Amino acid sequence: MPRTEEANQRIREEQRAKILDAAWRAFARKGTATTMAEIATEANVSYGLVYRYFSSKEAIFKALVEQMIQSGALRVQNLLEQPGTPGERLTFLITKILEARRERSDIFLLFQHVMGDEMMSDDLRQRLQERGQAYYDGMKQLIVEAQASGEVVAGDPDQLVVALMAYLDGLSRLAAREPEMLKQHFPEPEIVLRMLKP
Amino acid sequence: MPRTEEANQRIREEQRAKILDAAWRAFARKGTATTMAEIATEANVSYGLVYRYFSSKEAIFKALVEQMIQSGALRVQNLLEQPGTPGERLTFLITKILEARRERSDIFLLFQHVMGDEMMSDDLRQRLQERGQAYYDGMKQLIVEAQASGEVVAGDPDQLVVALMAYLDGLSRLAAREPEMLKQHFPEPEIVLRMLKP
Amino acid sequence: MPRTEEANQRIREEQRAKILDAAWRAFARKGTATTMAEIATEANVSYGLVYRYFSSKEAIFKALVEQMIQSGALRVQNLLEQPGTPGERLTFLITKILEARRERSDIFLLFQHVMGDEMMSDDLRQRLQERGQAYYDGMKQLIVEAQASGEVVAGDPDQLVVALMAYLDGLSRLAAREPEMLKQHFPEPEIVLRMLKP
Amino acid sequence: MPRTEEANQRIREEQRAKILDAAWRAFARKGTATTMAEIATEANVSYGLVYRYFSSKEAIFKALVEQMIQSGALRVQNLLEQPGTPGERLTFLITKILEARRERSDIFLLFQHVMGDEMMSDDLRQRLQERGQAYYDGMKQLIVEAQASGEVVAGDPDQLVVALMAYLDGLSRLAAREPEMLKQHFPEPEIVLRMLKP
DNA sequence: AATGAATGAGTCTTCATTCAT
DNA sequence: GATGAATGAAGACTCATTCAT
Repeated sequence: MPRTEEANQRIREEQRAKILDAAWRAFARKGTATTMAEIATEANVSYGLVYRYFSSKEAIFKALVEQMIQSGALRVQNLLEQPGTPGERLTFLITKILEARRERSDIFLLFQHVMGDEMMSDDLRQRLQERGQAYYDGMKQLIVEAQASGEVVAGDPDQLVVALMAYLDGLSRLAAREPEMLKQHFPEPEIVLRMLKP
Repeated sequence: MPRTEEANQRIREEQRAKILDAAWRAFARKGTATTMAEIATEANVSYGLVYRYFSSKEAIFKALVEQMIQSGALRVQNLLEQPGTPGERLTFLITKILEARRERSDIFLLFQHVMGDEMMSDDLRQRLQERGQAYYDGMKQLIVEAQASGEVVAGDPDQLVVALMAYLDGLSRLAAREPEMLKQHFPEPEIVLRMLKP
Repeated sequence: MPRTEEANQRIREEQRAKILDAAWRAFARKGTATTMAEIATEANVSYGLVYRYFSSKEAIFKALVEQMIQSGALRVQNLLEQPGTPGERLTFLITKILEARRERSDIFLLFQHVMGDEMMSDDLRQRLQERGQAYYDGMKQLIVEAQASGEVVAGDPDQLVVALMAYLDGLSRLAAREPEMLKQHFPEPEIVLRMLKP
Repeated sequence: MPRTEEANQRIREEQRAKILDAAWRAFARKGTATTMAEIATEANVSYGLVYRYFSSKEAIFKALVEQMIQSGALRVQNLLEQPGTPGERLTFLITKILEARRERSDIFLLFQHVMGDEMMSDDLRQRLQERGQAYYDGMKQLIVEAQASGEVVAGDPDQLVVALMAYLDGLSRLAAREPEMLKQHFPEPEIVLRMLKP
């Protein structure tokens, strides 16, 4: 008796998710050097099967990035739409971002792996670039408003955004490389917020 | 008539430097995925010649790391031995580090590439790890002293060091990825120093 | 639908045998200078496939040597355990060895290739050395006994063993280099046996 | 003051001999796998120089073979032109050959290396083949004569020649591989001569 | 005549991808 | 839908050979 269409559909989705998940782990561990065989092994499927779900290695990465973007971990939009003064919203934003980085450091490690690799297709990097730009713009806008309300120190707002981004990225990296240290001494939000104090 | 010994000596040194330089650029651009062919091309040298100067790809990386370490860009020791109060010395240290990162962002990008690569030999990573530890320790000591003198905010000094390291590393990364932006908006030392303000 | 497990098993065994066989021929012909490409071509198999079955060139050689040893062509033990006087047993032994060399001259050519090659791993050569030693010892023991019973000429038994070994090895070599001549004029056992006549 | 023509000539000859000698040693040690660099090092000359004297690696081997042939070690002609009965001359011949093999086992090792290597040019192998043929023919002729005079056992003379050649070649090989054993137990001429006894 | 720096074709090995079952 | 055998294009490394000095 043949499988029903829905059963097939479900199987396909599960398998796809399983592979993607395995790719995630493998990729976070070994970066672009990850082989298809490793992904297949990690997913407990034959390595021919991977190609039924993804046309190429690149396609897997693309899907990973997509997932990363969809996951919202990189989104600021919803964080920006908060009640309160600009300063309060900025504080909230940064606190939330710190939380996310702390909890999902794997995402950011993956993100940085992808960004740091020339091998990644331009198309892919493009999309991430855009995402980063939105990030940047959102933060800048908030800072400008908070400067207007006197809640943030005056001066070139771009410098402040750069400083914030550098801090957050650096923290993600450190968290990935030295998870133990970060578990022990993850800097409290107050510390980075002082950079913005008037 | 053969070349004089000095001439050969000079050639060897120049070529070695040329190859190392090319490797530097190539490696900073593409990470461990850099091929020997790319290095050779970047150096305007034939494929085989690289092997007259370096016995393997690994050997090139080793030499690069050596150069990195020797360059002093990663050294804090001399920066720690300064006159002045702990707070003044800390300010001086951070200012100097920022300068270095701004001017030689390539070094730090390379450094991060090397650290982030599973393929790097343990021996090599070991050496860099030690260097990083010295960095960390130096900073922490200074912070503790500055806290004692009331020049730096109280609290877990490790958190402050982590915050500083994250900021500096993130800045290097950003500088490498977005040189234009950093040229325009390199954050002034005061910004990061505020993180330490009591 | 995937192949059945048995089908795969069978394919793997056949392919392995095919490659080993090809390696055998190629190696007997060209010695250690044999390239992987030649082996693959000889086996009618793609370049990369050889590596699915053998992890390296060395591994192929190892398997060949193993096969050689297992084949029994190099074994004397069973030939030594025969009924009859020492002289009769010696005659039997040598006759059998000559037969083997005549029929499987390829094995001995390969053997000599392997032994004569500086590149062969020590491990490998070690095993063959031991095998050769057993050969030598078995023969010597038989000769000593036959000397005691007066069936073999008196004198340094080692000289006689050396003479026998030299003869047998030389014959294998000749058989490999000049198969036609040996087919026409393979020396009868009586000739070499005369070397031992009292 | 420029060198005289003769001086140059002499230097050239010395260098050539030096290189050839070094090649000899290196080649006997490692077979065809010997590199030009090794030959140059063994000869204490720069590796560019080797090409002033020999146009290629092949040319060196050719010269070595030439030397081997010229050396007389492979010649039977003069040994055949001896006084005495055919049997006496045969005994003399074999005794002399054994002496030569014992003393110059290197030559025969080299010889066998060359013969056993597919890489050797056909031209080269051709010449050695001819030389071997002369060897063979000379021996056969003597044996036929000695059979006629009843000094050698009757039967297919070719079988006897094959047996003799096999023995001699095998002995050379053994001498090269196990010099110590051969030094201790080099079989006396009487042993091989018994193969011919009527 | 002599040196050794430079070149590039050839060899081993890995791995993304295809395909028969 | 699933498996794993098969392919071949790259990449690291070696070495015979050429060439400037």
